[in-house]
Amino acid sequence: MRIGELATKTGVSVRALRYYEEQGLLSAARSGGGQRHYLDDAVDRVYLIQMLYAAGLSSRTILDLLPCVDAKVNTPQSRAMLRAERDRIDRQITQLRQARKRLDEVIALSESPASGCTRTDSDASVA
Amino acid sequence: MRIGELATKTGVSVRALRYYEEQGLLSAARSGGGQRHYLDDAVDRVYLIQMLYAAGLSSRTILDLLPCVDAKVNTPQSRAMLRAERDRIDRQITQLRQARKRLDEVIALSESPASGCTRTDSDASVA
DNA sequence: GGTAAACCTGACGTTCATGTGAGGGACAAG
DNA sequence: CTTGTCCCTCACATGAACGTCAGGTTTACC
Repeated sequence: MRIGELATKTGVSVRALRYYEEQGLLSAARSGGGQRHYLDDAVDRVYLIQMLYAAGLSSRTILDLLPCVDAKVNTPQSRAMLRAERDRIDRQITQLRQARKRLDEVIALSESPASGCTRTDSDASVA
Repeated sequence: MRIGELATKTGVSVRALRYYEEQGLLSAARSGGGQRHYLDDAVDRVYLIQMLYAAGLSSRTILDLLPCVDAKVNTPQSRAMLRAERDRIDRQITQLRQARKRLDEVIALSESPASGCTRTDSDASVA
């Protein structure tokens, strides 16, 4: 498949796919005219990349981790790296939980009937 | 307290504190010479701002939410905004859990005794 | 074999939360 | 009154992950 189709299938922009290749995260065969050609498993690879981006990893970190995922590279260094990232994600989840808790407290206050700094009687009447 | 002390106490750079003010997140009294002067509760306010930044909120969003936290502003709009951000954080936590799970799988593989550089004959024992 | 759609490589633009000087006041201490 | 340290306001720089436009080639189809 060519880049446009991969973009459509994954929901990622063509520009982003080229960027992934530039960063060494995604490889493609080239046709005679220089156009990228992807195998079917590129779709899953893109999903994986997106997942790691969504987890807050940088392309550099993803570049370091992908060999571990791909080839099950097994060195003390790679394991340390994996655990380090896992722990970073853990800490991030903890921070997010804190923030969520804080927001929940504010929400609870704003929804409790007695909390009206401005209005409490006609909550339901407003759009 | 002046800006340097606040920076030291919170671990946030002086530049960042000025930026918060620029974004309307943090206010300061000014001395005759124009120097910022903060009350003690500014420390907590900075911590709160940092927490929300850490949760992935933009300064614009934080600017919108802070009045809700401060004054318990209670409008349908503010409640909707709070819930929207809460849900966004929820989804982000879910994504992070997925990524963590994925990393855990890779870690489990790389740590299983039988997972030499290439061999994975005892896959079933790990899951 | 001509055309339109898709693709190519630069390369500059964008947003966000700062970093980093430049050049000049403010203020406590001596 | 001078020194040293902190502070001020511009204002340009940075890095990440793309968006977007320009100018040219390749591919698919008739």
